[in-house]
Amino acid sequence: MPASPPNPASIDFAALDMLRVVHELGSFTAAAEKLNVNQSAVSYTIGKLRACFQDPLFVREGGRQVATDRCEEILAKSLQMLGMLDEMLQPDAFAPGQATQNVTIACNYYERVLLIPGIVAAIRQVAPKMTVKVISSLSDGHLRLLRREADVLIGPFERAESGFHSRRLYGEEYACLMDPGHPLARTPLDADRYLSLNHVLIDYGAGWQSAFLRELEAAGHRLTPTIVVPSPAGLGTLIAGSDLVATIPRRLGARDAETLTLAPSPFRGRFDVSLVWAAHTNASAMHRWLRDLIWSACRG
Amino acid sequence: MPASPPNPASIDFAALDMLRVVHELGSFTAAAEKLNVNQSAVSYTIGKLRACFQDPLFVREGGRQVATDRCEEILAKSLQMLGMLDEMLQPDAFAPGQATQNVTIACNYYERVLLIPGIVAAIRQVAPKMTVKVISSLSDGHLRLLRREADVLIGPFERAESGFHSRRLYGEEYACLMDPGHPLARTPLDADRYLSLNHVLIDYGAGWQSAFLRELEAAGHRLTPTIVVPSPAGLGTLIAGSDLVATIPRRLGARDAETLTLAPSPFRGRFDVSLVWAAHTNASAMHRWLRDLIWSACRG
DNA sequence: CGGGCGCCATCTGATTTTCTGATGGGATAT
DNA sequence: ATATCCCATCAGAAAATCAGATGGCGCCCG
Repeated sequence: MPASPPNPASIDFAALDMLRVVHELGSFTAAAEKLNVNQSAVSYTIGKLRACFQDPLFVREGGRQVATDRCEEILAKSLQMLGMLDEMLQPDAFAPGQATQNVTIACNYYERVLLIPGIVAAIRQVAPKMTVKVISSLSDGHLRLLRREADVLIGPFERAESGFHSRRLYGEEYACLMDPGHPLARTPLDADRYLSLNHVLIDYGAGWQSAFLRELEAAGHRLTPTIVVPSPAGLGTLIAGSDLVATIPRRLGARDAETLTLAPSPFRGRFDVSLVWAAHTNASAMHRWLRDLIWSACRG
Repeated sequence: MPASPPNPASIDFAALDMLRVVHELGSFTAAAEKLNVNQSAVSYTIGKLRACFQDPLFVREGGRQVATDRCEEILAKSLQMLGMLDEMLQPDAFAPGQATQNVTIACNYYERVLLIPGIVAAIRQVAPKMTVKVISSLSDGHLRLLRREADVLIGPFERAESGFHSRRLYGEEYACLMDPGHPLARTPLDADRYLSLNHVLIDYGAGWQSAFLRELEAAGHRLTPTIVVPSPAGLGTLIAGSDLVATIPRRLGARDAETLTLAPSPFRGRFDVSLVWAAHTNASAMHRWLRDLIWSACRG
């Protein structure tokens, strides 16, 4: 009879559920009705299970189909599995109020100063039990996404490679920050005059080059900085009262607008600040929520 | 795109295993090779899972297929399930040496005295960690099997109903037990002389009638007992030195053969002692072992 | 930067599995 | 005994799954 023992891997959850119903009702026919299938379908499927498990599973005892001991064991595991399937099926809903996950955002100084406070406030308001971690992303932001070290990346990153998604938050450009007493504080700067200034250059290292520098060099010029610093931190106090000029993103400079002067740069180096994420987080409910939240916080 | 969301119950273990392999290898094509199927089969099955779980499960990230968070969760449960399937599949082997189960045997006085000691000894020899429980089965032995109160039933029970299996152990017949000094101890008994004796009748109650009595009554006779007792216990001392005669199974009487006389009865009431079990224990390895052991112990 | 290549999605048709409806045997109930 | 219920089985239909071919997309290499 068992010409070819059927492959147990071909057992599906419908078969396990049928086992459950037959066990519950003690009858193939009744199970068929409950499952809205033909009686012979039940017979067929139970027959297959019988062959797979090499056990009759159910035997007639005075009009009822009674489970064998082996069947009881199999059934117990089957019920567990059916429960697990149900768990697997529920589309990962995300309830910010109850959520306790951690969110890791990769970005740089610019975003840390200008955007993170608003983002953190927004998160804490609707998801007070969540935690936020901010990590820096010099030039390896995309890699950190792939390594799952960060959930999202915010910054001036063109989406080049596949495996990523991104959303533009807003456009930004560079401007010159200087002391209000600087001789050229009120004069429009052309390229030559700009290049002759005493520049404070921010060199983030790691091969990163600011957009205005790329534009400047593409135009055949070269910047000779007076001072090089690794980050915009403390820039305001460095410039105040000096003849130094720093070329930094406009919104960053705007924070010092009360004490310093922000003048247009001949090399504006326009770029976009974007939200970037790895493809593997694209469908996740939590990540979708996070991305929408960041988008609102950085636009509204 | 999701014209008809496929029924998640139609997911089988082969699909879960495919998920596992794709995750392991990070490639549909490689998984197809490993599973000895066509690449399009992998695509088809993963596509079905994608539809069931409403999640891409795998996304391309730099040449590799990377699992989504949801996929990781699903996979974790899938691995558990695949493990459970393997457990379910192993044909319940039974190792008497390690077994700690209990065995419950239903029987009556006759078997308890003549057979149980040998059975228990045999069990304890090969399965020292198992325990044995003996329960009485007046006329409800079959019911106790169905109720799973007993694993096997031993006794003179014809297998009438379905839902049971049985195996004949040996044939038995009734004989007359009396004091060696009894006037008829050496004379062959015919029916009339037998009927005129002073009988000790064992009446088990519960509607049970001994085979020799049925034979006797079928022949139109009637037995008028001098004494009625509910069990053969202590019968030897009751008969010794008296003119009482008890008609009991031959092997039971043989235990008193040194002090009492066992004479053929004109109503032999032949019957079979059988091992009976419920259909739902028929395939169980433990029960098969137990039945074989009992059969050997009662025959060998 | 263009062409080759590897990988997955999709199409078509073949194969296998599963289902329906009908029939028969065995056991139970009347 | 007869009627009835229940499961197994059969033949054919329907559905699911698979193989082979094709196309699109991105990567890699020149």
